[in-house]
Amino acid sequence: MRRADFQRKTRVIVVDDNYDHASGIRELINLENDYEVIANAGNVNVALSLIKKYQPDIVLMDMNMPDIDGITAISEIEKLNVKTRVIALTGYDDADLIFRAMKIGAKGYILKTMASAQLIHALDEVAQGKVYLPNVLCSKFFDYFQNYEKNEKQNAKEDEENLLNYLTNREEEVLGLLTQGVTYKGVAKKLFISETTVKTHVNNIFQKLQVNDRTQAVLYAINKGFMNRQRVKIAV
Amino acid sequence: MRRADFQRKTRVIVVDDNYDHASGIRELINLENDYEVIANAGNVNVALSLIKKYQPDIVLMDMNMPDIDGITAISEIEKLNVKTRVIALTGYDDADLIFRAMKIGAKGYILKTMASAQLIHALDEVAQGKVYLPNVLCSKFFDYFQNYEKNEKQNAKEDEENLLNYLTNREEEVLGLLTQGVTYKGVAKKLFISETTVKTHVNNIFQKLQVNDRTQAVLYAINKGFMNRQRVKIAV
DNA sequence: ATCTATCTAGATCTAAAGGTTTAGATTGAC
DNA sequence: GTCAATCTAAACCTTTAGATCTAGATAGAT
Repeated sequence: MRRADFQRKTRVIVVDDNYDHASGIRELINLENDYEVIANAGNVNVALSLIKKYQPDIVLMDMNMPDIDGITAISEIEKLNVKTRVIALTGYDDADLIFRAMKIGAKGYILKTMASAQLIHALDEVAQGKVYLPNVLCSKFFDYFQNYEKNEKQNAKEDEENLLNYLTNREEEVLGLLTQGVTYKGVAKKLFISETTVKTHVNNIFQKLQVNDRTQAVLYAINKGFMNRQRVKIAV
Repeated sequence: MRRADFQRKTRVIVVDDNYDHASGIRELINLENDYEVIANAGNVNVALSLIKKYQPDIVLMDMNMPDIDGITAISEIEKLNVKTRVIALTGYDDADLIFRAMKIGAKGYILKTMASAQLIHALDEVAQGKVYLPNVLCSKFFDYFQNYEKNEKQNAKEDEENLLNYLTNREEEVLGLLTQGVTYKGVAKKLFISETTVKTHVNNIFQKLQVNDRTQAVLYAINKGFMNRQRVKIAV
């Protein structure tokens, strides 16, 4: 791995099972002074060994590969622990695909239908260590992202079906300790009350949460986002 | 909810405890034909009731408020279930703050130091239902996002410190039932073994996970991503 | 002033959980 | 063939956990 870094060109590997398309991209990039395509790969396995060998600066990864899907390919590249940055490339602006690609570490995402200037622009940005997402895709990403987070939270939402809302402050405190695996005796000590009082509280908690034992109570609490609620409470 | 939408102006509420700053923004926005600031709010509580009453199209929310922090404010707005879209506004480009704001549903994020043209641009984008994040902040967001996801995964990773790896298949099965709140008797029935056998397994589990009771075992399992593992196992 | 909710705590009981030891049966490894 | 790991299960015991009933103290509401 010799490195003669005097204004070395940014080295790119193109991964696309469509040879014509890969060649097109290659020529397009080679027109630029700052970039050189050092290899093409027609499938993910070849790509992985090439990346391991040459450690390119950037990989342009087609997401519609026959054998292994693009997402898996990207996460395999991430596992190699090389400095290579991946730009995903597809024909569709599927929000889920964009989200998952960015989630596992893609530094950019562009559509094949986009102008070639945009491809070069993406390379420029990513080569500088930035992330590149065209505005259209960025919007899609955030829509998906926010829905995703909303669903995560929905389990924890404050209203209607959440039996945690019927708990008193003291009961919440007790439940908080239960969710840390503390025993009756432990809770009693921490709250400076007697063990029988703790038992009373715990029994009331069971009634309100409609469960039979502490394990179920803890599971209910976790599923309904009790931990989040706790953090808020402490912050206030 | 009457809607007489004949090119009605986009209605904006500005939330900022600094009166001068809020006024500045107000005037700036009112210069535009398409927007009108219908109210200012100096604190979050006032803002919330104004938003509930007027249901503006956009809220410009300063994130550095004295009483309640901006993140809480935004999530309170989201809870109102109005169509209002929030653009966050701060002096700092703190990645964590940007990430959390977008996570809970902000549709845009801009810095006070940015040119006023950018503010209008943000309004335009958000008014159209898009998400607006300046490139600089977008990069910050993605850096944070990708690190965040990496950490999430680390908790569930298969290697080293995870005591779950020492469990035998049978013990994993038993633990799986414990994490559903099943009792000894229940586990015995489901696995067609005697209750004492279950106890033996559970005791071994406690030893291996270095815990004292089922609640702690369940909590350990959940924290170490045992549920994910289960899903995989069922899928196979 | 009375009523209701909440927090406290006692007594008493049963059921469940957990600890320890021992041991038979099976399987795969060396 | 022996060894180690695993799954099974008994006996015996101690400790928690959970259920129920009763009841005093306090605070807020009507």
